[in-house]
Amino acid sequence: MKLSDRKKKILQYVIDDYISTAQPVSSKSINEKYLPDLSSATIRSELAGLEEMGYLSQPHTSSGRVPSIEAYKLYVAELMDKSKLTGKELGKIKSAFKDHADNLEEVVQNAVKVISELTDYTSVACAAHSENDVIKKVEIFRHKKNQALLLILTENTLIRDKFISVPPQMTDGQIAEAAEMMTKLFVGKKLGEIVKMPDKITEEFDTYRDIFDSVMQAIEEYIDKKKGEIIMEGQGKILNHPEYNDTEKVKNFLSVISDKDRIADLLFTDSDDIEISIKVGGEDDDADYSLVSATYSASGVNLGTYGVIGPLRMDYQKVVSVLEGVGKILENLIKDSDEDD
Amino acid sequence: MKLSDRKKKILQYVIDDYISTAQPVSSKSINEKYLPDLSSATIRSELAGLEEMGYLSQPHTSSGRVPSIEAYKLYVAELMDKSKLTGKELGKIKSAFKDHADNLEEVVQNAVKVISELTDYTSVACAAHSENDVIKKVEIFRHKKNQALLLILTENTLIRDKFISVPPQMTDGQIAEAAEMMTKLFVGKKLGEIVKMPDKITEEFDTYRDIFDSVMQAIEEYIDKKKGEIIMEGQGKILNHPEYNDTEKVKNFLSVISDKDRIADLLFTDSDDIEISIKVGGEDDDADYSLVSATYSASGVNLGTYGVIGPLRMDYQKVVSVLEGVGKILENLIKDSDEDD
DNA sequence: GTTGGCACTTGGGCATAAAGAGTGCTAACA
DNA sequence: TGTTAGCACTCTTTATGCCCAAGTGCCAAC
Repeated sequence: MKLSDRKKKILQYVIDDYISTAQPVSSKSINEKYLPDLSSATIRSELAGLEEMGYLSQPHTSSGRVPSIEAYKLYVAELMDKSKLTGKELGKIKSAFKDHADNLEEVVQNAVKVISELTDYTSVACAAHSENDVIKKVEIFRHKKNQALLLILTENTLIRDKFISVPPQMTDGQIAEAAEMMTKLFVGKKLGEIVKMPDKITEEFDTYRDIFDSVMQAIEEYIDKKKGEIIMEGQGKILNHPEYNDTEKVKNFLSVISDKDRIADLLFTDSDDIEISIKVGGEDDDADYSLVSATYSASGVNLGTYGVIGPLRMDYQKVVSVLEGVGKILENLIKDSDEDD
Repeated sequence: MKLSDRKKKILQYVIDDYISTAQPVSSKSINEKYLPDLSSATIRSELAGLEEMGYLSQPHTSSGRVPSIEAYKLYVAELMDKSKLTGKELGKIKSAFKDHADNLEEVVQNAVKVISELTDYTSVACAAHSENDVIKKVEIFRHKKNQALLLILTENTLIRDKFISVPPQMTDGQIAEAAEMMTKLFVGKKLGEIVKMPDKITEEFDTYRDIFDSVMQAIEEYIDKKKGEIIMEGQGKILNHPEYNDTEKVKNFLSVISDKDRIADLLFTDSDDIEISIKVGGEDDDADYSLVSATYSASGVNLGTYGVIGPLRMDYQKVVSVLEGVGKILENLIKDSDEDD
């Protein structure tokens, strides 16, 4: 069977309607709301066709239709209208970023908050830990007799602060020297390269071997984690949506969003160049949720991903427009702070 | 009416039973489980007395009794038996702290996780930002032309890292000098004192006025926040408890624990010297939840609070024993790392 | 002060009935 | 050939009545 233009249009109506009402949609309601020129009987036969093609299904024999995962995928890919933010919403976004934030993390925190508020879904963000980050400086200074604070900086930010242990007999000057040596050795190099540096390099550092090892370990830990803290807002928003009136489903959803590793993985798959990526359905597993995400970056380097996670029946139009709106402002904010160089 | 010993005992049985079964408890079940020597009729009249005194209530005329908030308060204050952790639970706690953590925050994170797992409730923790913290060192070093990284350290930890702007023409040496001057001025002083330092001091810093102001501002911001990030684990645990099978209640609870400021306030009221503090019921507002919390400290300084938040019908015995167990291990861990001085 | 007995209240479970929503199918029509 | 009206059929939802089990409160007797 062919997916005629009319079928597409009808499918779009079904999904639009279902997204806004959360009720299975009937042939009659389509006829009344969207296609007064076509009888419900005709629409019925089209719906039957769409069902046969796997785009729709019926909860039970005598109920309206509900979109399938395939339908949602088609919807976000080509059916969905692009909507625009209202002035009010735009204003809300802007005012959320008004208070000048200290650092990127706070900015992202604000972003996540306003996204969750405007969309009424759970919003998440996560900084990317990239192997491609380039080290700018290694700083170490003594804090206690046998403890020192290690800082590792890239062009963009402070990627690691950690207390490491140092031999008590080592002088402050020696510690500084060690840090300087490492800065010289690492500066301009990518994290990924550094951890692969040949072992013989360590020979140069014979005197400061322990410190060197600590630094290498800190970098490795950073890369291994692959991602920073997950920032999340509006975990309870899901309860505002009627399909989650069942505690079992809520439990399920909460356990999904509690699994930080899983969320991070989701956020970081194939979101390379795509502006906004929409993942409908839990892909591999049977979880029925969707993730809409976008990335933020500075001078071409991907700094992280932010997005919205919610039910399959998500208001994709709104979510996409909110993410775009926030994205634009984020972009400007990051650019501004970069120009301070 | 007098609260006789027998009434107390019966009240304890009612609460014990209700905590473990989540069902209103009847005179008959008390007779069978706890007081075979007393007839159910006698117990009934005692229950009626307890109800009259406000400790019990009936969901409806012909159902068993349910404890009131007053009853819970009395219970945790004097009725409740102290229980001990099983070897298995103790083992679980210990193994949770096995992986040596980098810093205090990670340790607390582990603590919160294991508490939530063992108790099956939502667990929270929050570092205290104390005005009484004593500054040990101020470090500043240049990151970009007009940007420097400011670090403020106390005896215990790094309390603040922040990028501040610096005049481009300032040399690295000057920046270091400014940091040194401030360290000299601030070392050994409490944060609270520092922000109250007379304005004329700033005159000494005429050359480095901007930097000085940035540092003061950073300290003020730190104190103003009063508390650090809230660490939370097991937000969804509430769903494992039968009284939250209603999505409205879940929504309510989630909104309570989403309000970070409120949680922080709760964690930091009157938990000064009390070993373990139990707050039953939302005190002022009508929210029906309880918070059981304890503090962790290093050499007498309160570093923060951790605890459990859950329904009124909470297994207080278990929660208290888990918090105590975790507390002991935390204490040792913190002491150990202090001995590294 | 304690107890057994008994009347009374209430919620939960279950079957039945009726109403409502929607579909699929068929026959007729343009 | 596509569209439409009509109708029978299915399934869910809601209401209703009914009965049972669980508990209580009270009273009279011990």
